[in-house]
Amino acid sequence: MPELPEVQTVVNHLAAKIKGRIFKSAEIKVPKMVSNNFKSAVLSRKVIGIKRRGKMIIIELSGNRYLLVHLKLTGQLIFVDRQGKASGGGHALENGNIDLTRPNKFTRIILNFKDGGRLLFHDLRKFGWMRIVDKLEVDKVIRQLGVEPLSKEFTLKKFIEILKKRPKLKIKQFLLNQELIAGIGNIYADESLFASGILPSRQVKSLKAEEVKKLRQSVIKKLKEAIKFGGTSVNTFVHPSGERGKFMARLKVYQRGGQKCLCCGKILKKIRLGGRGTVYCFKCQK
DNA sequence: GTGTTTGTTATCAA
DNA sequence: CTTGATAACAAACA
Repeated sequence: MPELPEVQTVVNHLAAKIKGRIFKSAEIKVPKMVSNNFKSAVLSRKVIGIKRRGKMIIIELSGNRYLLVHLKLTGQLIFVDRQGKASGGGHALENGNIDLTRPNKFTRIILNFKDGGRLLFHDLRKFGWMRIVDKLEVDKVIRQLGVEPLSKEFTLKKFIEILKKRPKLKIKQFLLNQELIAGIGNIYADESLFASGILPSRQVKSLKAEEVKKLRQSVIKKLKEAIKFGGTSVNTFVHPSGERGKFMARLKVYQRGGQKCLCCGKILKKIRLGGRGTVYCFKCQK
């Protein structure tokens, strides 16, 4: 699941690869995954820059246009050069038996650059999408998202302020709400709550000042740590080079339901909260 | 055939 | 209008 650290990893890798390149053509295999007139809108545009907002990838193009990309659950962006190689440092580029550096049965969109390089958009479940928009639309999208947890705007004061907006929400559901705080998904919600010793089912208004402070620190720490390790490769997440993230070994609760808590040895509980799988330690989290 | 995986949005109820 | 809860979307895997 690409969440903030995974999307940041993709953006970091892609920046060096695609900046300055000019789009020559697009192959759209699943029309519903792109905006109207996508092919002509992307044609001859040059990549100026690339950044992240929440889980959204924003690629600035020439002529005041922006390529928005959302990977949703299983999207992968792979860059290959004119020789068809992903410059990933000789790592295996296999996901199951699939060669990610070539169009495969999960390839939904192919963007070709003038110089022969390609950007492949694989997406098993077809939830991801690409849109070409203008500045006005980008600003609108950005406005709808909540505070960036790794920005300097995410102060303790700001956190308290937004927590007050939704006192009745369960804290996990609060963390997953992109309009309140942007970029956290199921993995880092569970990991941050474990790290701060707070039960996912606690109501926002029940959190003590000390817990709020601890939670903010945990969110920041976990996200930063995950970026440092190139994200978490569960399901299909890979870097634009085809490499996998290395944060899986550091997960304390996510996908560990029924196993022993690494802190106290008790068996981790697994429940459904707001329709999402949720793992926590009954002893370490209060 | 059934349950499970989850980011976002549509829909509905209070 | 706001808030929150739930289903739907798609596809593969155990």
